[in-house]
Amino acid sequence: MGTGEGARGRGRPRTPGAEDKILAAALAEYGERGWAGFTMDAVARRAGVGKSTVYLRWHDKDALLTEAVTSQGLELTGVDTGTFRGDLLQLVHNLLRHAHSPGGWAAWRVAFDVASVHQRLGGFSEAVNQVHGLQVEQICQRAVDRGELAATVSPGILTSLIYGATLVDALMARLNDRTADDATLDRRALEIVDLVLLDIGPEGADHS
Amino acid sequence: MGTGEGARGRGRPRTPGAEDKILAAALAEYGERGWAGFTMDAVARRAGVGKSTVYLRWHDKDALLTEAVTSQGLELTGVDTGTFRGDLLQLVHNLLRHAHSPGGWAAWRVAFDVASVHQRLGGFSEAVNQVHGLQVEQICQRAVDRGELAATVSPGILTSLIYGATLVDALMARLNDRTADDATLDRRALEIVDLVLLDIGPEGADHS
Amino acid sequence: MGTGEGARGRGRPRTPGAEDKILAAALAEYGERGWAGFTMDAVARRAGVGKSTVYLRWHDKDALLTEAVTSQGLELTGVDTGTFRGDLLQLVHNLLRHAHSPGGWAAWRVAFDVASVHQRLGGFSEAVNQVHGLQVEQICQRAVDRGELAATVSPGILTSLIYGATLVDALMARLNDRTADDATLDRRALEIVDLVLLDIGPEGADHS
Amino acid sequence: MGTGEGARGRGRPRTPGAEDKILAAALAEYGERGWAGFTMDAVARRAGVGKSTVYLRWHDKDALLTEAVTSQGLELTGVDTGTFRGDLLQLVHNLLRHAHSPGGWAAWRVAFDVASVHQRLGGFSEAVNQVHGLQVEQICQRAVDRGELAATVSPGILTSLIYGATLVDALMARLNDRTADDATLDRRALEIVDLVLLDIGPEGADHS
DNA sequence: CGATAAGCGAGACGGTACGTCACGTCTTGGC
DNA sequence: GCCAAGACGTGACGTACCGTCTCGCTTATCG
Repeated sequence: MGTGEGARGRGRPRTPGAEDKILAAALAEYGERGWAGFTMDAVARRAGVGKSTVYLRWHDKDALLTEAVTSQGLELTGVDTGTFRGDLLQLVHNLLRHAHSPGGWAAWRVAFDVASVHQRLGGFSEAVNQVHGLQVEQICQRAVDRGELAATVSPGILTSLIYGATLVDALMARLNDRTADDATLDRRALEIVDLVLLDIGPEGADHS
Repeated sequence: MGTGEGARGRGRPRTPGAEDKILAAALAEYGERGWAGFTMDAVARRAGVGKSTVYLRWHDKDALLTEAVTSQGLELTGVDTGTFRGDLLQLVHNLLRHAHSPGGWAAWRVAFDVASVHQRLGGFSEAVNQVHGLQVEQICQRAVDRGELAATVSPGILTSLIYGATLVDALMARLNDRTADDATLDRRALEIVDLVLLDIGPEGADHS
Repeated sequence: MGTGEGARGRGRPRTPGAEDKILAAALAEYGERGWAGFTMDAVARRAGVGKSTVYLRWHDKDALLTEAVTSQGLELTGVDTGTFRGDLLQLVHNLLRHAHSPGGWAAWRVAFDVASVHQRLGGFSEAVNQVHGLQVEQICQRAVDRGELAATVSPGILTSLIYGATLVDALMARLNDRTADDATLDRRALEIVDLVLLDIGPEGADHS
Repeated sequence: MGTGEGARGRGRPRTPGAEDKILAAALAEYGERGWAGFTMDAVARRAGVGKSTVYLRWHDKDALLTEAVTSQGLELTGVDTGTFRGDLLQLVHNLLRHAHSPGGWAAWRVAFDVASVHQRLGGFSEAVNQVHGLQVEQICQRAVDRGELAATVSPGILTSLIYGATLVDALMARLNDRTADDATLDRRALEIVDLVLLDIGPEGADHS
């Protein structure tokens, strides 16, 4: 309104599809070669662009990788099945599929890298905390409102448990070179949710 | 007689303390500078040895880092307090301290790197699976024997939950630049264990 | 057009003055430190360029040094004074100055290295043989035409004598840590030429 | 007499043949690989001794190489044929054979290296100057005494010419990958001596 | 004859240069 | 002004060699 979007115009506009091609190439390279062996030259070559085109958009390797990986972020279409257990099951299932997928796994790795360097965690940390944490909080809030959940339960701890369980599950699968099909993930989601939800004492089995 | 060891003794023996000095230096460098910024020259310099001494023992950067980090492995002195809840509490506390410590955190990062590259996971995967998994299995077995735990509960899932929760806790702490004191870790361990152990419905265990 | 040159123009062109700067730096380093103590890093640093810029142009140390030294080739602007003795005097004087100068001396050393390894003498051998040999041949031919020289005299032997004498002269000077001024070189050139030209019996030329 | 050769005795005496084996190995390595590619480890291995045995006898690479090469020194059994021309012919022949032989060629190379570094030329320079120079001086002196040579001729210049000619001859042979048989060397010696001795004008051919 | 001393093969040690490769920047000509 | 190409200065990589240093052993002389 009014400003006309600043100094737009003058000179050739940026090639429209470039960002996506580069992000895809970066993700593919990262998945295939890991952090060592991930080179900017290779990304540019695979994307079919020049290095200047890459550096014009991202300041350095970290920035590109972070965006490549977080852009592939988890679909967080508000989970809401009507019951607490249903919500958790769907959430855990989504998380498991995410962690086992190449893009999701890469996202976790980058999170660890970012967390290890203590720098430029500005946006990243907030994204993880607010977007993901908020989701669990909403689920918990609805469950408390429905009388399904004790208000004393901390959503933060619940988040740690659920996210951590799915993460470690993917880690173990990779270390053992297993690939999980959808049915296996479903079964595992069920086990995780039940373990969290229920008393696990011997006589506590009466939840059938 | 006794040692055997084949062609021992020819030539100058390797300096006894060198391995430890180098591993310690590697860990310190990795902790201070992260994976990028971790250089073999710096490790050698800090350890006060020549690069050849390093490369004589480890084939490359990855190998050194992996060993540096896994050698600092979690103390797994058999946890056994007499009750299931006590065992879990102590285990979670140990894991939290480990994940929050520089060495333990680095170990997790390397685990992710190893899992991402699909290579040379020979010893590593087994260590993680058997040593750590075994610990939890033993705790569960004893609990079942004492009648504290339903035999249907999968120790694998329990492991994922516990390890994952501590890992994610450390990750969040780092992303938010928080450092946790021992009391905080204790409280958090309590919350995690209770969340796992108990039915989390609104009125506690009387869900029959 | 006109230049043609095939696939020219793509990418940043090589910095124009770099070759010369590097060659000059190489020659200076070689002169100051000798073959041992001649390092590529030092050459690059002195030339104010990166190592990659050096290795982009020369495959290795030998190649750089060879070119550095042969590029400083003897000025072979056709000697032609009108008399055989005059030609020889000027030639010997030039050769003496060349052999006593740092660049010329280095050129001789490299010639010896090249000759010792039996490799990549492709261009080098021809340069020495044809360019230098040709010069003496032309001088001899003109002398024969003028009736100053017996046609039976082999220009090859004369070349060996003259080049060898100047080379050994420089060698001895260096071994004795002497530096020769221009006047001394002139006197020595005179002695060499006279010794070659004349019968050295006790009463001069009347040996019939 | 008296002293009994100082503190000889006590402890194991040095292995008698070691020096020779090492020198031979050094010469062979130098001849095959040149100065670059000449390594102490290879010399020790080829000689079948440990590095300590080498370094016990020579302080460093230069010292070993210098001695290896000068020990193979030219046979300087006083040339004395009775005539000046005969003496020169034999001397030039000896020098040519020396320069064309691997050991002699290596000796020249080392002379150049030593002369280029301006260091520790103490013994070397004197050896070259006095031993070799003296030989020519004696030949000249006898020739003057016999009335065959003008006293004004400088033996130094004559030395430069003769040594230089043989050196350059060997250099050219190597650059062209030629190997010279004995007959060729004989013929060449004749040409060199005649060129030096005689007036080379067109009517000066009456020396038959 | 046993203690003492030096030589010896082997090979690890702290350095340092090698030649390669990637980073992030810069400089072309073309679009 | 964006783009592909690619050269640039910098600096780490993993290798190889230098000259030194320990080992365990052998070989001599001296007390």
